[in-house]
Amino acid sequence: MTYSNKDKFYLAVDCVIFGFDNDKLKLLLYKRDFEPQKGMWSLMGGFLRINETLDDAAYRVLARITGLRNVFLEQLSVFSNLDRDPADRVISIGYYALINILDYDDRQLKQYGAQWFAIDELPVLIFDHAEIVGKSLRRLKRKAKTQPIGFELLPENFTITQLRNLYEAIYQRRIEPANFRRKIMSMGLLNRLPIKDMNNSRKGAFLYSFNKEKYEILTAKGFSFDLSGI
Amino acid sequence: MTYSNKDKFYLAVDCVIFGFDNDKLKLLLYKRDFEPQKGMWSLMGGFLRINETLDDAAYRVLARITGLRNVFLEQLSVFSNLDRDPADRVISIGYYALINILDYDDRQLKQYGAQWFAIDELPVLIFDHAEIVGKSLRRLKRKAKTQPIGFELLPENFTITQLRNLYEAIYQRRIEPANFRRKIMSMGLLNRLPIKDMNNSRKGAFLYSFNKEKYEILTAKGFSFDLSGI
DNA sequence: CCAAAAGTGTTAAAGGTACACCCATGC
DNA sequence: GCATGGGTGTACCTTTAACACTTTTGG
Repeated sequence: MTYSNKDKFYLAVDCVIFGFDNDKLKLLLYKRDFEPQKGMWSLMGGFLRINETLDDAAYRVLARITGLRNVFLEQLSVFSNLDRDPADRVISIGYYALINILDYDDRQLKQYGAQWFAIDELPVLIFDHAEIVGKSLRRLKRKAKTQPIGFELLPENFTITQLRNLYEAIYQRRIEPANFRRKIMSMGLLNRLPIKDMNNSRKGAFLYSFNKEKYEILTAKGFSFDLSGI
Repeated sequence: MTYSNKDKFYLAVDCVIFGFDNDKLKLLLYKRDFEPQKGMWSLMGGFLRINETLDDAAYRVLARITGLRNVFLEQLSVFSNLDRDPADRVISIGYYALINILDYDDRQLKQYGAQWFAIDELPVLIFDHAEIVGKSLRRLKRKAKTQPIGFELLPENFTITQLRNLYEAIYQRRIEPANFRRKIMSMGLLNRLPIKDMNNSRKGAFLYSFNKEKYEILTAKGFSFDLSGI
């Protein structure tokens, strides 16, 4: 072949899977089921196969553990330190996924010994996975300000308070409820449903859904989602 | 070996090299010197070797063509389409570099048939290199707002007008000189030299240099470089 | 009626935008 | 002295930030 004098490498994907559980940002981790470091906590991972792209591989890994398809999944970056895997040279492409925490297949999860961990109570992870998690978190914080990706972590319908709780979890600080509400409503991207969530107050809080179609139309016209000033 | 049943892949790096030439943003391209598509314009690239990281490989490629080390170089993302290289399956990691256009080794450049092209007058590129360039440009536009990377494209000493010209080239729009000046000066990151550049006006314009040490100290204290509002 | 969360109003401070104007100097 | 790009002043407007206030309703 043309490049036959060049070196070849093992390629893996590792997925950071975010979920949001009412007031805490969480990660889905699993107990590694092969050597080396079998039994330690790890990101979901898998090796790239010759007939698939990296995105394909990442979706395959995600579906294997959670049973989910059609979720938000994005490439993060490449990790290529010479000794990141002690067993052999493996270059890993980090991915991060945002999923609705109520939505996964619980049997599959149990089968793989997978478990949700609060983002500030993570166990020790294998290899350089802590670094991959750190980078994912920074990416999430950056992206959530300028793209409507937060909704991926919530159920289809949600209250403004839930949405604010999510942003408070991501940015780890209090956000003024009145100002947050006005800011998000002023974009005109939320559909109010004729339903109230009565769980948290006597008055009840209206449920909303994100209007993705409208977002795409507005974006095509030059609109930018922007929560940078909250 | 542990993973011996897994597939292996060729890995390449491709570098988008930005330069700034007084009023135009430019890219350094070269005529590809091996098959397939020998003779076509291409990004600087090379294959990963077993004893180096991807960053190492990208620096090696950059040094081979420009003679430069210690320049800004950052990973962009991975391109893994099955047929991106018609000759064989090659996964490419895109990088982008910001260099001072006056600083490269001209002999090396000529030797490789390399040439600077204005960003809006690029030739047809091989493979998916146009996509890699597009992604680099979006990254540069995003990053230049929140990190002081613009200075990498300028000489050590520069006038405020030159700096503004650079940002105007990156964002392809006019920036109000008075407001830009105030904004950049208010960060307190520029050292004014007791020298005036007399090339463009009778009055002369003071030269400044970027105070990297101060930037790092301020950043450690929570400061953020921010030109988002200009 | 009251507690508590949902939701609205209001105002001061900060930041962005536009443009008028002064400054220095070689010709 | 005047043309020219460098550099400053300033007034208007929008956005942010903080907090007081009103609304709703099960108990």
